[in-house]
Amino acid sequence: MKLSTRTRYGTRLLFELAYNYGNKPVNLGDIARRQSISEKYLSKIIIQLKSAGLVKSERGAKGGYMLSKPPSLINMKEIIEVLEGDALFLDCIKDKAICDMQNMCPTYDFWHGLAEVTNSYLSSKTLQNLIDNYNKKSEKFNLAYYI
Amino acid sequence: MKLSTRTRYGTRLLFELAYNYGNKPVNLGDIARRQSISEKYLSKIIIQLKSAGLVKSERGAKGGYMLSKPPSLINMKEIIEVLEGDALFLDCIKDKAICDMQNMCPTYDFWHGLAEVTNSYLSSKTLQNLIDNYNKKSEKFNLAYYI
DNA sequence: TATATTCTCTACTAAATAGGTCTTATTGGT
DNA sequence: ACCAATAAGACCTATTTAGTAGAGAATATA
Repeated sequence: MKLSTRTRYGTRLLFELAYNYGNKPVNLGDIARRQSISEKYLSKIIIQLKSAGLVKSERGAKGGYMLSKPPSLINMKEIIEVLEGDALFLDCIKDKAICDMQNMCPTYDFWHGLAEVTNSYLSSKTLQNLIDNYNKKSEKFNLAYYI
Repeated sequence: MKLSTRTRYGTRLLFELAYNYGNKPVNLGDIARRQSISEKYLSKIIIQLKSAGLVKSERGAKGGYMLSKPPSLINMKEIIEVLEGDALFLDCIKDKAICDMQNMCPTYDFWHGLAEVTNSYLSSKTLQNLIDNYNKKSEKFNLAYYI
């Protein structure tokens, strides 16, 4: 139930790319510095996001990473599924082959209910929602800039 | 976001104790056999539950473990907090000392919202609810017994 | 074309998690 | 008093997760 470092870093990373959507590619070194995260570790995480199709890259000087579609079309649920290796909560909920005792398992319904409430929360949010929320906060607290 | 093995085993363990509440102590070997879980690993988990005050034990022959209060008074949230070492989701939500950037953190509100929906789900369930649900299922599927 | 910049890949280390082995302490039943 | 059953503890192993180091491949720009 703890959020993995991978997921926390991954969402911060995607937020940066979302915030920059439409501009030139962002290089990992900048993000790593701003977010105080190991660049090497970020580079591993972003490869995962790339092969899932959420992110694309440009090599060479002035290269970097970009979101592959607008922030409003990227759902937080799909992000977390990619980062957590698509076993959100319980393997047995995703894949009946792992355990077909749902009928008699005394905890299955309980965990299934938990997965439902979190999935519906995650499905209701996109990267655009995070940006909007951040912009609103920036005004409120007079943060002149973030990136 | 994945449920740890520790938490899954711990809830199954507590369910067994809850189901037996009011009877004589249950020994770990029986639970381990019924639930197909390593007894040694269970014994580590239950020590944690014991020192948190959820469970008490009796040594010697015919000894074993019991819930220290009725199942209806044991909330699923407290169980999971004990098993997950009380860092549910985000350290920074529990303890502001870890990171006081909430005002400007672009992902804090998002994770905080997730913690809210799960906490309210977990708070709404007790071990008694799991028992009731199990009994209802047993009827429906004609499972003559569980324990 | 040369080069600095940036992504990509492989290999390593450290810590946490999941589990096993063996021994000791405690208690009920005979 | 003894024995069998049971909890409790110390210590070891394998796998996964988190993070580091460094070489190599691609490419925009001068």
